[in-house]
Amino acid sequence: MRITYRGDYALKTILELALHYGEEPAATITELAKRLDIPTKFLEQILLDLKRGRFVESRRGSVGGYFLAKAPSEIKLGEVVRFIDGSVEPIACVSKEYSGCRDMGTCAFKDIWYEVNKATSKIIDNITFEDLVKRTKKTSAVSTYQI
Amino acid sequence: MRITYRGDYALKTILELALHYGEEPAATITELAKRLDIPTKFLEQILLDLKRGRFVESRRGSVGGYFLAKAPSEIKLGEVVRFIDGSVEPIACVSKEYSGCRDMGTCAFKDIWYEVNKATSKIIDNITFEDLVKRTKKTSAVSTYQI
DNA sequence: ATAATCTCTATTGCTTTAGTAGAGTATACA
DNA sequence: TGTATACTCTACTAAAGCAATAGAGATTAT
Repeated sequence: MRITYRGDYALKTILELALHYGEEPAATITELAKRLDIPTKFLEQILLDLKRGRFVESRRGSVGGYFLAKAPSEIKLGEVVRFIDGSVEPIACVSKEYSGCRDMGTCAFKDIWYEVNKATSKIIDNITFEDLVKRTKKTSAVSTYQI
Repeated sequence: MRITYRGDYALKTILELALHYGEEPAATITELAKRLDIPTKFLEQILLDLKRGRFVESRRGSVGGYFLAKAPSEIKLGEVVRFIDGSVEPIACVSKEYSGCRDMGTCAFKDIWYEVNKATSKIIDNITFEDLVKRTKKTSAVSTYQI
């Protein structure tokens, strides 16, 4: 799994909309771009993508804008990552669709990539944007992790 | 973490050399390329890299070839992955060197990427090529994982 | 009408990836 | 000492992915 800027921006945008869940619309592209420090035209594209993925909805016109298509509790982090940045596996051979491997039976590495895949999925598929909203509001709470 | 072809080839090559640990040299580039189905000139580059990383050694000349620079038990999967494919983190902000983040203190996602990083590292840093040799010899043992 | 917004498609510059090419250097051995 | 065999090094290239940028078009509230 590799999170691109596109993915990072998408996640931050959904979180921002989640923080204003209930408001319709919750924010315009311009507002979101400014608040999150994302190039406006790039964010446009990302939001259109998120709309196609049914994560957000929009309203056009003079009081238009974007808002979540469902409750924050119903959007998992993993869903968004997979939708925007594609697969979560560390290597292509670990996927249902893949068929180009000569030694599926004997490859010593496949099981390891499966493990990595499973461990990653376990984390990102068990966090919803409701959780993230709570974490964000509980806020300025300093990170537990040390670099 | 994303494993490239380069990384995949490097790992398979080291495993092949590990299977012939003790023989000096264990194999020539040509032999390795043929057995592992890797483009010869590409493998040349990768082997030079692995040599710079002190994973393998070589002997030139008419009975030359490559062999491991240390015992398979002393080479961790994670070391090779990090050396060839770079970082293991899912996103750049989760790294000692990174400094470009506006909201290190409040970003709700950082802790998650740390977790993913930790989970991945735990797996790949706890497997040596000795383990992989054993798995390979125990062999045609069918994979535990279902796709 | 018109200002504010979202919608859609194309284009661009940069970097990474996966090779390919070819000339050079070292070694064993007849 | 010549030659076959093998590693060494640098440069080049084609394709894809990434991170935008550009601009014209469609909707809607007032």
